Formats: sequence, C-alpha cells, structure tokens
Amino acid sequence: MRMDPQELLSLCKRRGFLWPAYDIYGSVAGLYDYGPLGAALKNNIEDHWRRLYVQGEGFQEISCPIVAPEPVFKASGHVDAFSDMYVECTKCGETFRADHLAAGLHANPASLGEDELGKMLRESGVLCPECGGGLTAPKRFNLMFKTSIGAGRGKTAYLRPETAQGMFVNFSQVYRYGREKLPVGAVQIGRAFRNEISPRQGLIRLRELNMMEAELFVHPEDKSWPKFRDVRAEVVPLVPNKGPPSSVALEEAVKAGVIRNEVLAYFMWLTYKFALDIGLDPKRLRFRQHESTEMAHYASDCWDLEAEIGYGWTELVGVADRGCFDVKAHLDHSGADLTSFERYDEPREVEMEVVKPNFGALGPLFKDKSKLIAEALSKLPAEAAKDQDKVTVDVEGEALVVPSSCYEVSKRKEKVSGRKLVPHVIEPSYGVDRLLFSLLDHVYSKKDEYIVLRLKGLVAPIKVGVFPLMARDGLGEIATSIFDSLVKAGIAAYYDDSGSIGRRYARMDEIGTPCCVTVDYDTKSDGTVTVRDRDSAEQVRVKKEEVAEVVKALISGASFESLRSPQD
RNA sequence: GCGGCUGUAGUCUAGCGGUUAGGACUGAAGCUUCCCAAGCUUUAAGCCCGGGUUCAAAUCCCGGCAGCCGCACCA
Repeated sequence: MRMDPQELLSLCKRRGFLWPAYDIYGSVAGLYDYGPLGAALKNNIEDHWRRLYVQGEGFQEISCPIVAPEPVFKASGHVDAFSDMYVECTKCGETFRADHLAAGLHANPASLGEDELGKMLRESGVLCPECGGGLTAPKRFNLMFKTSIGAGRGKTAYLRPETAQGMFVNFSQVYRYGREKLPVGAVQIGRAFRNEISPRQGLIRLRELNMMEAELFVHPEDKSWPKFRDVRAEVVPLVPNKGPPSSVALEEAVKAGVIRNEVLAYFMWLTYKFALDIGLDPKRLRFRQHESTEMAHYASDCWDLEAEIGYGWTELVGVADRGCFDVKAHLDHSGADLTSFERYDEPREVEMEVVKPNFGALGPLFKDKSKLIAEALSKLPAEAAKDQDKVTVDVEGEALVVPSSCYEVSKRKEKVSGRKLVPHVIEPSYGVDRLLFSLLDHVYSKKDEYIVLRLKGLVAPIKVGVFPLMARDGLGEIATSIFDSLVKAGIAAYYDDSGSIGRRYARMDEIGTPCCVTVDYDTKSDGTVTVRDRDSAEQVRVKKEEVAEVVKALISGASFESLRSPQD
C-alpha cells in the first residue's frame, strides 16, 4: 500500500528535514528549505554519488555558473523548445497549446511566432474544441527564469534549467584535461531552475531544484564500455516501450537491442546500484523506456529510473543517449571547434584535387582584393572549378567572376593523420530532491503510531545517539567523553540527556539514526556501555573505548549480529 | 493556468456569529537508580494574509497566498 505523502511531509517539517520556504510570508509553491537533517541527508546522498562517479568512474567534477547568457540556451534549444504558446477560451476558460490547435494548418506550427500563429488561427476560424467559444491571442510561456546581466538594458540571461549545458560548452577543456581521449566525462552537482506552471507534490516538482548530472563524451561509432563486462550478468527491472516488462541480464538486453548500447546499459546499472546503495527499495524501482513520441528533441534512447512512492510512479533519474545533438548545437552556434581528434594508426596519404590560386594573374586583375579572392578560391571544391573557364566567388558579400587563368586545379598529396569527430553524449541525470524524498518514502515505517526511518548508515544524517541513562551520578560525564571521542572520529553524533531513555530512543528512531550508545550504572563498574540497534531494538555491551570503532563498522554496513561476542 | 475541496500552536484536532479559542501529542525546566514515546509539577506556543458585512467574525462574503484532487503542463 502506498503511504500518504502528507504524513511524510508532516514528519519532515516536524523533525527538521524540510520546511516550506519563506513560510512567514505565506510561502511560495515549489520552493522548499532543507532543515538541518535534510541538508545533512542531501549532502550524504551527493557524497555517495561523487564516490561512484568521480572516484569510481573517473569523471571530472566541475562547477559552472547558474546564470548564463541567452546564446547558450538559443543553441541548446531551450529558448524555443522550452516555451509553449497558449490560447485560452474566452467562454469556458480552458487553455490549449496553440501549436496543437494549428496542426494541419501549417507544416510546423511550433516554429511560428505568436503573431503569425494567432493570425492563422483567427483566419482559419479555429474555435474552442471544448465548447466552441472564441479564443484569445496566443501567449508565450517560457519555463526558464529570465534575468539580465549588468546595468541598464544589460544582456539577456537565464537561470539554467539543467546543469548539463555547462559541461557541453566546456567540452574542449574537459577533453584537454582528460589528455585528449574518448570517452571522457564530466559531472556537476548543483541547482537548476524551472518556472513550473503548477508545482505540486512536495519535492517532486520544484521551481528550484538540485541536480547531479554526468555527461560522458563517447566516440560516435564506439559505444562499448570495458567495465560492462563486470556487470553484464546483472539484472535490472526493465519496462521497454515495446513488449512486456522484463528482468533480464543487461548483456541480453543489449544483444536484443532493448537497450541501445553498452554504455547506456552500464550507466543504468550504476544508477540502479546507486539507488540500492542509498537505500531505495528494489521492489519499488524500475527502468521505464521513453516512448518514441515522448523522447526529447535531443535523445535517441532514454530510460527513466522510476520509484513507486505515495504519489505513484515517479521519475528520479533519466539515462539518455543524447547523440551528438548538444555538442553539435554549440559547435554550430559558437563556431568553437568542439571536436575530438581521432588519430589513425598509420597516417594516410590522401591524394586530392585542390584549387590553387595563381597570384601572378590575380594581382594585376583584382589588385587589393587579390588576397581575399585567393582565400576564397582555395576553399572551393575542386569539382566546382575543374574544366570551367571561370568561377564565381563570394568576397565580402560581392560575387566576383574569376577567369580560369587566375587559378589551376592540381593534384596534391596530403598526409592525414586523423579525423575530427563530434562526440556523442551519454547523460545520466539525477534529481536530488526527488531521490531524497523517495528515499524517505521507502524507509518510512510505522507500527502502532511508532515511526522509524530505516535509513542506511551511509546516508543517515545522525549516525549515533549518546545518552547517559540518568543525568546524574557521573553518568553524564562518561557519556560526554564518549560523545567527544565520536566527534573526534568524524562521526555525526547526538547527545541527549533529557526525558526517559525510551523517549530518547524514539526520537532517534524517528529521524533514522542507526544506533544509540547508553551509559548506565554498569559502565562505572566494568567500563562497558550498551549499543542499541535501531531496527531490532536489540542491545549488546561493548567496551567504551571501542565505541567509535563499533559505530564505524555499523554505519558502513556491518550487521548488528556480528558485534556479539561468542560467549554472549 | 482552469475547476472542485481545504486552511485553528511544531504536529493532530474541538469550535458552526458573542468562549479568558478547548484538548492531545511534541518542545522547554524540574522531580522520580529510569533501558524502549511511563508518571507527576511547572512552562512556551495558534485562528494563513488582506479587505468587506455586522453592535460583534476563527465562524458569513470577496480577493490573495498555500495545500490536496482532477484537467492541462512536465522541453
């Protein structure tokens, strides 16, 4: 049974995971604050992701500005594709996508401006499909937050709607830093902004969100991946866009063409591993392949990792093969050489025909324009000039006729040592907030009004609670010194000496603290303390000097049972 | 953005035109040799915001904001 998200949000607010942002001014939909526990949990999730991608797979972590000038998003397609035109019915108030209503009237209605589209709808007498009422003029709504850089009119800019573009535009730097090899990858963890029309559902649809994105630049013709061999037998739950859901080995899925290539399959596996590592429930996870109609303008294959939570199946991660779309777009718009150079094993001798300017004839005829004409001539394809008695070249907008006496077409041998390639991009894109919220949903458990978050030690915001059984008789001093030693060992610990011991355990259980250490009267005589396991509520006694070591073992996954000595 | 429902301490809730707005849990201080939200004492904290109707508004009306559900949207 799915849980009531309201209940979870209530806990989050009560215990300091999440607060609606700007609450005292009435809040803004789609903006949340992370409280102390939420911020810690978020950091822990991000740190683990970093371990997998940066340390484990060798991606370069970079950090780019959130504000970007307009041309970046012109190139990426966001200025145009990220905005929609709406019309409203003046009678029933229903809203419609203007370009959808114009389907059939124009080959590509989405490419038209507001005025053109409005005129077309009006002249064709298009009415409200619901009630037949009149329609307003189209209004454009762009999901990016617009701003400007600098004073006065400034420079039009936008808050980034994804962190990806920062990595695409830095391809050359990343490629160079990576010693000019493919594949090479970059990652970025940071904020992105989307001015959603109607934010809903807690952290699921936010206006300011946290993303962890990886962009892997690969050879366009080679999407194999050496480490794929290590995981080829692994099974992940797949829901392909054709055929029934299946859980098959990755190798089989790639062979059958269900998953398009090895790299994609590998990073789907890594994504699945990450999800399990942080503690999401495998029974409530699946990879769903985008329908071909749903696929974004850039993607050639895309799989979403979805989790089943109180709101239903929810997309947490998208793993997409974006082809060459992004890099090509920035290459075309900026003119920068965003290519990788593939060196041939042996340099090749290539014989080619070239147009060679004859300066002796050019000079007297064209005077100071000769140099520019010569450059233009060299760029001409040989076929265009061969066996002609004249050619026309374009020099600074002027069409000039150049007689064949001014050039000759000759064969030239050239050594070609490689070729330039526009890399393809494999993009795993993670929504931090959604991951965090889904994780809380999956670890939430309640029995007779007693709430326990079964967070793994890896991500738990607080790793251990430290309590004196009584705040007297010197127990407090011993507990404080244990607390200090834990802090010194770099473990997030929480000291509490107020209220009954049961209440203190309950407080820690409710925020997912994996274990608690209690100093009691025996501690004074034999130097041992109890360590309590959150999920079983069982206890073992350990020497107080060993507490830090034991806690470290527990939070890195050791079973509670393994703490028991044989004689226990 | 449209339609429906909703808004009382940190949380859950009582209230139905005139109440010092009541309770429970939580929080804080303390008592109780106290290992699983025990008990007792003390204490803090609330009518989403703004207009209107009325002698009088948490309560009725309007607008805003926020939440939930449906539609649309989610590149």
